[in-house]
Amino acid sequence: MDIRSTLNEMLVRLFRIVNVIEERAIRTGEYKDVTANDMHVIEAIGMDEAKNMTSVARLLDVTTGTLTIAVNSLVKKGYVDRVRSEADRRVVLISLSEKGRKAYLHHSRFHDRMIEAIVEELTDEEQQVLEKALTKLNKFFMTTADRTKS
Amino acid sequence: MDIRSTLNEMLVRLFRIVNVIEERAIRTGEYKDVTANDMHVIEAIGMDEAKNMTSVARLLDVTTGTLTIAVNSLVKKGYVDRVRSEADRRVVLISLSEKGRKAYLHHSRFHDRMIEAIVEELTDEEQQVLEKALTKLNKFFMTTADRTKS
DNA sequence: TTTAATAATTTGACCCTCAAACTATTTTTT
DNA sequence: AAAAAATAGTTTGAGGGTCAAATTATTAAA
Repeated sequence: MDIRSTLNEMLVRLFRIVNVIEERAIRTGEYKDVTANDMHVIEAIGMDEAKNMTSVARLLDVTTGTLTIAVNSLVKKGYVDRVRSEADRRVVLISLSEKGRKAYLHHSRFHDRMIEAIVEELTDEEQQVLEKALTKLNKFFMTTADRTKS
Repeated sequence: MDIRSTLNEMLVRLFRIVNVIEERAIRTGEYKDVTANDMHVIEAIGMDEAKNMTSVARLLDVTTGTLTIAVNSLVKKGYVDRVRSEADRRVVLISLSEKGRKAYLHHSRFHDRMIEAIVEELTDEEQQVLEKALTKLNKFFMTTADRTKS
């Protein structure tokens, strides 16, 4: 079989399986009421200063309406704090609560373990090439994203 | 930056945007009534002989109930043919219609462009190394997925 | 001060998913 | 051969996730 078909098949399979594994890791972990989607929102909010809804929505490539719904639930579950900005009262600032920070760190440890597992499996040369390939892939999706933007 | 951080960042970004972009590429194309999920079902059914529900569901890692719903809609939209097996009347055989085959090929061109973007600037040797690396990772994650199976 | 623009939320409609109950059929056991 | 068990799919009910469009509140521009 030619190399392109093989690469394509491997990538497709890899993405699907990593998704499944991540989902399982989240739901069987300490924070059972956090969905995979919730976790991505938590990651996007991040550990630094509070962010507004629009910027987080842009990071996640969803509408602010969609983010509002996700944040409603995360606030109710106690992972996210939400306050109206004093400087500009249209703006809503969201940040991770203590519990949210713990969930973030918990999940980032999962990432670390996964990356470590990947790196362990590969030779130095393979690591370099993989990094290069992923960078290219990222670039491809970025430009495609710009081109197909609504 | 060290390889681990780079890999992690790339993976996080990729997972964040891949689905969104793929969905957009599909919906802005010729086949506007096909969702990303529909397309994955179409891919899983494939261009060869008809498959039964259970085997396609296993490929996609969903329950047969979920697949039934997706196939209902694809049959209604004219992308999939569904017939009961004569040999074993419990079995339902699904296959791509002409329209389904065209959609399959249309989407495979998106994948081709993606792979081309990756491979473009890699030497032949690097391509070999990447293939080997991805194969290794696939094998590794397969066994991990099996181990953590419900 | 009216008019625009901006930030977020709400609403209504779809899509996706699963577990569990159910139907129909085939296979195994007795 | 009749009864029981296994298998293949479908249906149902409930929970998430998504968007576009309408709405509210606030700020910036004319």
